[in-house]
Amino acid sequence: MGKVYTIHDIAIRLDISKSTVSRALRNHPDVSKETKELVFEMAKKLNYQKNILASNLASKNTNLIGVVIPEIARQHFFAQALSGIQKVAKEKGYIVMVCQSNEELQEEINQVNALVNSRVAGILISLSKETDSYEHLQFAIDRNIPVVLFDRGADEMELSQVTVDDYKGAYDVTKHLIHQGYTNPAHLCGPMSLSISQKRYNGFIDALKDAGLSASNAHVYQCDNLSLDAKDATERLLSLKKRPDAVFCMSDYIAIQVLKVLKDKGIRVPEDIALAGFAGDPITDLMDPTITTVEQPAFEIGVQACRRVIMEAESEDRETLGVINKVLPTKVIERDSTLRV
Amino acid sequence: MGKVYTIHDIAIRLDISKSTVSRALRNHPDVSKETKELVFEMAKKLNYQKNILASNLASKNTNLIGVVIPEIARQHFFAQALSGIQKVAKEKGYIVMVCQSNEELQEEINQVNALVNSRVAGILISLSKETDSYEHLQFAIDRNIPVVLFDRGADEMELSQVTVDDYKGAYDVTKHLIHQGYTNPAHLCGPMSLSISQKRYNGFIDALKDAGLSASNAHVYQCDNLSLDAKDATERLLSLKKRPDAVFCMSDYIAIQVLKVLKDKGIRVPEDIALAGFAGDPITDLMDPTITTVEQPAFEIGVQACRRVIMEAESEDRETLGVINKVLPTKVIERDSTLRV
DNA sequence: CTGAAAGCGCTAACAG
DNA sequence: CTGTTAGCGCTTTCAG
Repeated sequence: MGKVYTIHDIAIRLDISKSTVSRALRNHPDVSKETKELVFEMAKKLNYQKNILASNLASKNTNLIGVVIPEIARQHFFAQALSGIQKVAKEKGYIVMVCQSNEELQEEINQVNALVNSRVAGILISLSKETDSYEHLQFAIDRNIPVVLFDRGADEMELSQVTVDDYKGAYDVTKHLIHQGYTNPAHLCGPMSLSISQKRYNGFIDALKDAGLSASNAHVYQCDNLSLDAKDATERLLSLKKRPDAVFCMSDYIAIQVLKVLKDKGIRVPEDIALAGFAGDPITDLMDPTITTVEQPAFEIGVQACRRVIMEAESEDRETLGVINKVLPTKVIERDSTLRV
Repeated sequence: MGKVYTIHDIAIRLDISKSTVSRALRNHPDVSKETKELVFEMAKKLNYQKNILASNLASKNTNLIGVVIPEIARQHFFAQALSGIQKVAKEKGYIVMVCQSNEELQEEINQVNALVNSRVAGILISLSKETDSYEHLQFAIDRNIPVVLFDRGADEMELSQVTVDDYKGAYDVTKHLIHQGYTNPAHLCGPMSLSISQKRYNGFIDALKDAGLSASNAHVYQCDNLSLDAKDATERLLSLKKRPDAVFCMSDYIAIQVLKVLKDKGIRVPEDIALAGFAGDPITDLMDPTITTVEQPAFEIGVQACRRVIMEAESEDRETLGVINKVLPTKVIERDSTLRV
């Protein structure tokens, strides 16, 4: 176990002061080129590594970005968004800490607290489906830690948000279904506590209305993402007297599960029932049939959210910086599961 | 922006010393019950949050566990393992930082360095497929930071490892294929830089040999996980004069892609070609046909790896603690893609 | 059981 | 351009 060197060690060896070493290491302008070179050389020789804890404690700011997402797995979207976040963070010299809330409010609160206690420079969060109070976010704000919501936003707080046009995505895909000649589309929506579920639901309903179809007759069942509800919901749809001729699911994962149930029952997609998902998960293109979905610029959401939180973190005057509410476009990817032959 | 209180603030208000406050907050035995109560009360009243940076700096140890994985997305396995890690970490009062190497050695090195600089208590890592040098791990070890490898191990370093019995999993699934009557199985292996690829390959080959089949005639093509190679590899298999009657893929994701290609070409699974994957990703059960796979105790791997790294981190005498090499069992899940009718 | 004092390793004025 | 002097907020001897 080798010794861990500090700026003190390198100062001693070079017979200069710690401050000069500290400055040199940070490439501060008022250090001569020569001393800088000497310092870097010695640092390298000793394999010096700055103690970030001490550095952050003294400078009162950190290079950490905390990210809280509902779940790391299963959702291609978050993985992609995370990549975007990490790309920007890396460019700007931040390192990111990822935490999962597991879709639980209490866990989300714990994670945010932990991040605040670790004195992160900023927090990026995609709310859990249980989140209906925002004190934990306020807590961070009160400590001057900027919070930016991504994907799953909330209008209850005055916070910057980077989301996707869920409403339009749902509207467009529903319109696509109608254009394809489906007259009785159903919707499997997500938990209404999530604003994205609401927006997708509204998009669905409005598209029906605008096409002159009766929205009140449309069947909508709620299923939580990732649960087995999709199976039950599908069976309920199938047992209706007037069986829907298309199903728009609020997520790709639900769509995949629905497809499974339909195929097991010998129901053909899209001949008997058309199927569309939401999120643009690449897996939808590997299914049989390929599934129509609504693509989201996941990576870009991560990029923009991260840029924003860093800007807020580095801003001297947060007040006049204000908050932004960025809504990125979605795009319907038409695939076999909805295309009439 | 509310004031951020410190132990000093609460000491002043209670007219006691900082040290007592510090001790009380940590529930140190030599503080009277009464003072503790007063301190806790005041802490709560002020909404005091310990500054972890300062705490860690002073005590020279942290409550952070760093985790480096090749990629967060696409692989159900890592997500599950991560959950196991987080469960244990939480129980023991640690918080985990997740980093991605993106399967790149350089990025892995960067991440490990960042973790070391953040003075994490321990590092859990699943090696990237490019990793062929281990100085970055040695670097952590030299700084007295324990490193535990999970899933993707390496025998080049004397480190604790928690892996899965890849050899046996591959052996068993190949045996299963042979039992089902397939006489000419092919294998799509992963990058041979990964020990798991090698082990799965060896398991495949040995199962053939033990069944009296010619291993030298077996077709093996390498495809990197997640790349589009799976398509090419499948086409090469199909264009062989003696077309294989079964394909064992080193990962579920590859299997899914192969299935797609086969179906697009009108080749029936399992009638024309049987198909098996590896990892136990739940998506395999949603495919049509359902795909045979080798289940790994992903969550358990995370749990055990995390327990171990914490044990090593907290050990006074790392030397005599030594290293462990835990190999967890795998289990073949037989599904339609390999079952003869 | 409690307090005083001395740091952890680094940054940040303030002089020169 | 460089050194000196104070801390950041907490933990930790060492006395009492």
